[in-house]
Amino acid sequence: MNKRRLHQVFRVLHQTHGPQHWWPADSRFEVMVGAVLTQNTAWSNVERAIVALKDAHVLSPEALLALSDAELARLIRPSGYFNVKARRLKALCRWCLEHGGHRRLRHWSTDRLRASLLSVHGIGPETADDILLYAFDRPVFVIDAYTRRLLGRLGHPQAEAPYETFRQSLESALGADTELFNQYHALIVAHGKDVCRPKPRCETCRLVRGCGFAAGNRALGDAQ
DNA sequence: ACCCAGGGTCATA
DNA sequence: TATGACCATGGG
Repeated sequence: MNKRRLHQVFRVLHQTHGPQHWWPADSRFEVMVGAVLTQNTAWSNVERAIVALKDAHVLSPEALLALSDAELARLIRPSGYFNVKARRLKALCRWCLEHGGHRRLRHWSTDRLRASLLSVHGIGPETADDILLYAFDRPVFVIDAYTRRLLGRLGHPQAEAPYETFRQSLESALGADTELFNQYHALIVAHGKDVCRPKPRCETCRLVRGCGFAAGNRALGDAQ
């Protein structure tokens, strides 16, 4: 899928949903925590967990590591997978502290940061890219299930390819543009959850010629 | 009573 | 490389 087509899709999404304001957080560290907590989880549930962490005054790597696994799991309970995520959050905190925090890490190259993040237990390609884009302002196109489904149905040939293949095809087509990627990913998520899922064929799908994005739990790339 | 949500790990073939 | 089980809450 070429640059013009990708920009056309972006334009329609932007016209339909308006400018997004991602990532919703008060600090870089809160972005990282949210990126882990939102794994396969509705954001509304993540918000409760983050509020609980703020109320307990533990939204920092040091304070969070000082909690027991059980205490941390109890605080983040509303976000689901709380035992798994408690361990993942601690691994992320250790990573931050070991490398001197955001002030040191922000001087690393994007590739070095990604490789390091991927070595942290519980951080996969999407969570790593969320952090790179929204906490470190790197020009990274975040790919999630919505991205594969929407662009796949709009005819992108790599939509079902491995994560890195699809990401690099999008980034090489669009060129490094942090602000564009920030909005694009947010808009795709907004599109997926606010409009496209509940309705058989939303306004965006009507405007974007060739989009057969139908409702329901359908396999990726099955529509036309 | 389902289905799904801003995934990732691990075991298995 | 590619499936499948597992993790768990809350809203529709």
